[in-house]
Amino acid sequence: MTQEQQETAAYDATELQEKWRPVWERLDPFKAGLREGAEKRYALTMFPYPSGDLHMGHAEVMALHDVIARYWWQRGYDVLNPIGWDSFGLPAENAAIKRNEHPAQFTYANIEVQAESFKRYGVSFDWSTRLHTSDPEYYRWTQWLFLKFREWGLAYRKNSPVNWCPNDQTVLANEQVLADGTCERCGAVVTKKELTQWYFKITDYAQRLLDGIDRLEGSWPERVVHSQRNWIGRSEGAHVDFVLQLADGSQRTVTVFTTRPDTLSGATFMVIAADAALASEVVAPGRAGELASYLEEVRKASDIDRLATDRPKTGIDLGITATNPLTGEQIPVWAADYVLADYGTGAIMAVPAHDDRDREFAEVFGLPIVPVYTESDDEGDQPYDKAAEVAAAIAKLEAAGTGQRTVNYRLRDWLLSRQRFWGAPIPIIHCEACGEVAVPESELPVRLPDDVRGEELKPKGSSPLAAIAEWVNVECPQCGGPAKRDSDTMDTFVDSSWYYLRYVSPKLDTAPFDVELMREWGPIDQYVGGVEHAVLHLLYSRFFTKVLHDHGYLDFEEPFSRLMSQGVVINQGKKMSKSLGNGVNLGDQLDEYGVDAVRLTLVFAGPPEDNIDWADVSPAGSLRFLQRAWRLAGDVTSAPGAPVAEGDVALRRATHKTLHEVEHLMETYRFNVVVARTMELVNATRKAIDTGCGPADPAVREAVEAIAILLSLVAPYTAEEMWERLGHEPTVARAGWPVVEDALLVDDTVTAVVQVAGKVRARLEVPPAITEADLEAAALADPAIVALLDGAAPKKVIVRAPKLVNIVP
RNA sequence: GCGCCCGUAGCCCAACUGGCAGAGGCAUACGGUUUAGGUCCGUACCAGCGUGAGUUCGAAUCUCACCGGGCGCACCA
Repeated sequence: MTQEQQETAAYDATELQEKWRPVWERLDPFKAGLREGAEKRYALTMFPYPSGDLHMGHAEVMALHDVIARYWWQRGYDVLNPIGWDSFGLPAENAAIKRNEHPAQFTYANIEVQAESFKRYGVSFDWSTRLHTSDPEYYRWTQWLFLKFREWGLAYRKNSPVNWCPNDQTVLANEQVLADGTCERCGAVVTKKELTQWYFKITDYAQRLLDGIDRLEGSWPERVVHSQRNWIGRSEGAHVDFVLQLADGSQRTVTVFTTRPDTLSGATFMVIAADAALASEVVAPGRAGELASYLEEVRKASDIDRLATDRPKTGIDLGITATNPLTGEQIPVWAADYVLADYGTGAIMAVPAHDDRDREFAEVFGLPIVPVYTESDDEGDQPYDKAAEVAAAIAKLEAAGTGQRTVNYRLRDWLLSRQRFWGAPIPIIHCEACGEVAVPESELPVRLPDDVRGEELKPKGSSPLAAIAEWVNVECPQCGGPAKRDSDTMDTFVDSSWYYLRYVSPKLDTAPFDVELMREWGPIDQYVGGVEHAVLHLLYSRFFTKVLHDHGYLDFEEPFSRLMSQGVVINQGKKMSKSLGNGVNLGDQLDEYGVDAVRLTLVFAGPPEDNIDWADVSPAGSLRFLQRAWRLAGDVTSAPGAPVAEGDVALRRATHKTLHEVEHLMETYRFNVVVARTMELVNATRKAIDTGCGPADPAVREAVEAIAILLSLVAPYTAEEMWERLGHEPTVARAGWPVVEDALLVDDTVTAVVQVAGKVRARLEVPPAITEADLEAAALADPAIVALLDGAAPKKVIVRAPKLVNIVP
């Protein structure tokens, strides 16, 4: 192609994509671990679930994530940027039932589609790291970790009322039930069921998880930090012992949790959670029937009803009394559903004078209300010191032996069993003689059967695996007698709680991950993903990391040093949805504008954490900009390596200032501003070529090369094409960040403004190093200022050299 | 109910530790280039920073109140 033809050739996004993709695949420029001596950086994006092809949400998160990873490459780091799939889960199972297939078919077909899309999208992944959580080679280690946790006393089975999703036909962890009582996955109203299930003892780590989050403040989005704190829900208070006088004349001590032990003298009754076993155990025989029918009523009420805070209080008198340990008074004991069985001790001391809920209850049932503090104590000029009162009350209780200081958490243990097929089987065998027996390590993985399909996978309230006799019936590994496998599978959040560790050694078959390599790469320097995992994946992963740290597998305690949560892509002010018909198809956008323009649009739209309204942005505008930038590369007439020191200083300053500022902007995630600065530099270069120093000036080459490198973070195809037109070998992605010359960051003169009474009255061109005294003198000598002051001496002069002088007349 | 975040041109968004309100883009209008243009180049239009008060020589930036929008938690004792 001649120079002229090249210049008039049109920019064709599709053509560029087809031209460069195979080149990159051959060069494989993003392979981790090959830069000798370079500092290592681990960039991670939440791995996708293969439910279909990529959509706008994926496009956004990958574009943002890739800016960081590619920037690190340019800055000379050795970058690990892995990719994998969170490939266990219900959608594949439901699809398999519908299509009479095995879930693996749907899963692996979708993974191929997504992998192809990622490659087209030009994300700088190291493809050799690729993993799928549904591969036996992976879930073998998920099972291994489960057994380790059990060994360490962190996985156990208990019978308890659990969250049950009637639609998905499985139990759910607390974290998977939304605030409105619906299933996080499918939206069905969650009910309760009494079942024996496996749990991880995450509550053992409640305080550690809180301490850790304190240290992440500033590096994690505020809302995620707050969500986790709220979720863990630390509350300080006291346990107080109350002695119950039962109907048969016996006594029984019941402990309550309170944050206000200082109000103990106002405790005029006690309330036990109606659904706590305690209520049925202590109820007077004459009231047992009443309690039973009340309990039935309570259980019928859905979570949604229970969660309505404006619901009138209900309850029944249990017909017994308790002794207030402070006043010695006999107070009635009630059962009610506003007290929760699984929080605190499931029983409270009710202080109606100082607790709104207790007051409401007392008013409904005519119970006495005895204030401990008067209104003037509460609201007067000198309100009482609550913390001091509480501390004093606790000291008193501890001295009397009727209570002690305690800390209570809202966090519950993580229920991990699921009654579904497409997950990692729990590697436990139940033997009539030996009880629970771990599957020996040498027999891992416990594989899912691969010859089941369609109807056989249908949920029946118990795991489909339970119905597969040849799978479920085994010999006990301990006694050789007849035994059955645990037929539940693990919550898929278990799979994703450790995948970031597997990436450093995805093929390792002697351990879940290479401890030494993890020491080198970990923790993750930058994690990018959706805020929907604020208390799910991000809490579970932190828990796993702490456990593995405590047992010597990791030298860090927090897995994700920095977290970025991107917003969501919406359209016309609303979430995209089929019912609204406002969906934007990623494939269509890519076909119309090209990968680079779509990526650029997503990055430029605004701060990463803000939502992007597709109606507010312009992929067409992005495409126009890319064409403008691309054209610059064709205009450069100097040869590579032209003596840049002799180039046009004004343009050189613009280039170096841009690079310098971008370095700062990258640190603070202001990628939209990075793009804006790149646009500015493109405009400045255009002007220099057309009406300034002309295309042959080495400064033009320097500027255009900088633009290509800047664009390589966002628009890799365009950048690569520019790089080639500039006479360089691929790939621009590994060109390296240009060295910023400090001397070019300062101008010969700067504009100082002179204000009189806050109004700008004059401008002075001054050297940047001017002293305050010189600047003041220059300002006071300015004719406009002299005229304005009219001989009067200024009252005060504030000088901020070299930018500003403010004269107060 | 408790807590947090955010309000800058018609729209999306910038503005380092308080220091000239506008960097970038979209949209609109006009002019030029062009065989044509939904191209390119150029020009213009547009807010006094949600409202009110305070601190300050000086406030988009700090403080308080209010209005508007968003988010988290929510009968957790």
